[in-house]
Amino acid sequence: MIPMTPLQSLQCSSFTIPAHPFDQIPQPTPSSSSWPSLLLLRSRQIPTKSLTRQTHAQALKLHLLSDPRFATSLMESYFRFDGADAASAVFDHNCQTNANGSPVPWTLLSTLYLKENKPSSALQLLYKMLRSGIEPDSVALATAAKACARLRSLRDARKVHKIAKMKGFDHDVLVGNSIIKMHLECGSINQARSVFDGLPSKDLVSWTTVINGLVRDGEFNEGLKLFRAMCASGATPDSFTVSAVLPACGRMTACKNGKEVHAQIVRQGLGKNVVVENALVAMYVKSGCLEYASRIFQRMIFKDVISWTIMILGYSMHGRGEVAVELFEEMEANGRVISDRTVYAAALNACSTACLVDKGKGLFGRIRRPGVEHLVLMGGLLSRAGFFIEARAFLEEHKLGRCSAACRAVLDGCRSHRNVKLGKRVAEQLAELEPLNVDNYVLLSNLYASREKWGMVRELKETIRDMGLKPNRAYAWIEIRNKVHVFGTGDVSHPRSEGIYWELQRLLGKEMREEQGYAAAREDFSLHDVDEERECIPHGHSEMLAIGLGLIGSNAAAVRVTKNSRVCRDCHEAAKAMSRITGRDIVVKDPERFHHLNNGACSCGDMW
DNA sequence: CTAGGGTTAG
Repeated sequence: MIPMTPLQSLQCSSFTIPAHPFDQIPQPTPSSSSWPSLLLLRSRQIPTKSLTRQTHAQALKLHLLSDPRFATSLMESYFRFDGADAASAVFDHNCQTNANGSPVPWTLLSTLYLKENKPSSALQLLYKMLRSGIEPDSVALATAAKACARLRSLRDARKVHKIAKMKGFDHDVLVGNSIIKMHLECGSINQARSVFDGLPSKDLVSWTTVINGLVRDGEFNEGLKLFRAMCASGATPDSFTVSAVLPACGRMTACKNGKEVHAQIVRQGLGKNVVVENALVAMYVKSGCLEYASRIFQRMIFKDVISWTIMILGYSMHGRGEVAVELFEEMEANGRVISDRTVYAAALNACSTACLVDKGKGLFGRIRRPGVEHLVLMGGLLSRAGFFIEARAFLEEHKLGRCSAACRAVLDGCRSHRNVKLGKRVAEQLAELEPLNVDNYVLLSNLYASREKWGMVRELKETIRDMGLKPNRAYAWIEIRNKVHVFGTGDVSHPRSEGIYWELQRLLGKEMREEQGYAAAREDFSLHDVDEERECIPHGHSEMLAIGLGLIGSNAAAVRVTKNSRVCRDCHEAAKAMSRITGRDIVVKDPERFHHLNNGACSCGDMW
């Protein structure tokens, strides 16, 4: 059967449409069920406001507005011209007083408020509906949950959840899924999880929502576990599901998990979807497999601005700032996508990686209304390139003296250039700006230690303790044959600990330890538990231990280590030496970038 | 053929 056009289908109904349906209301009165579709049809074509007004007038005359189907159609039409308040006027006159009424007009108006990003109005309306004694249906409750999610109000979330339970909708898939999402947005992962676990029948949306929530919360293992459980339960993942789980693979270092999901994508034929491809590229970038990422990127038929952003950031993360800048220029040249502020930020980041000051300045000048993120990156670029005077002038010019992110960016340059003098000043400023951020005190303590101001170090230590703050522990991990080995600073708990220390000592030698060990660390100021690190045995930093295990415990092509904080200069130097002596590739991932250490050199060019 | 739930970068 040939599908009918809307017009044809309308003509098949109880009456025939005259040439201008709204100019001549057919007589006798059409059955009320035809009317909403008539209005909808008109609004799907190019609707005019006067047409809606005329319909409204006719409907009033014919007393059709007490029918919620008609009222909602009209509300939707008015919404398109004059927004939710216009729809609300129709609603107020026709729907509110209907005590035995349908929840549909209420829900529709609520949805319209959500479209205008007024979640509070949306939620209050539904509360009012309940007070009016109207029984909510699943859509009404799902909409209320969505409003809570948007509001990020834990209190309202609990309230709506309670109502859903009371009305017996908490086992409904639609309501359940919305409530899961609501709890996730409001920050209560446990609640979300328990609703998910309690759902008698879960669909793809249930799985996707909760997997995404876990992954966003950093529970990568749990997210992956759930993904596998879903596949095992017989459900077939779709593009949404794989996109939700892929970020978990990217953050797990080895891309084994990622390849597993990649295989799944190929099997299900999901690989020709931009979002999925973007997620794949990002996963390979974060797994340290830049070649895979680039290959997929190159083969993408359709690339959106996000694709380019991911790849530009990817090259930067791997120390290939020049390539990243070229990529940005290629994107602008082919003109198929419109640059947004994020891709500009990525491009500035690329300039910063490669210390391309002039390019960065040119780029910055082309950003119409630079945001804080752009200013911070520009300041960081100047500082990283060693233009300290210019960097400070830039901060001054843009009134960024009280912007902690900007201070941190400048501090980063001081670190690379070992500018302790300016570094100390900025760090003190930073500690003043964020008195509760323990990292700042650790940083300061490190800087005072580099100047051997032990009194200040002691004082800071007491301050930290008195404020009830605890320095973040530094740790690193390595995955060998499906097992993750985690090391803390000076860790001796690993079964092969003795072998690790022995190997490190053998490789790095006594003289190196003495010359470089403390001397280099003194000039370093990185963000981790320095006090502990300074006092620990030589080469006892977590990343050293993880690399040591990788060298003696695995024959993999490259030793891949991840650290939760930045690598210190000492370890960076040592790792370079080890890559030269052993002839093996070492890849260290820190929160900022990858260090590909090969034959004594690092991809970051010692600018990290 | 009235209303509703999930994905990628930062």
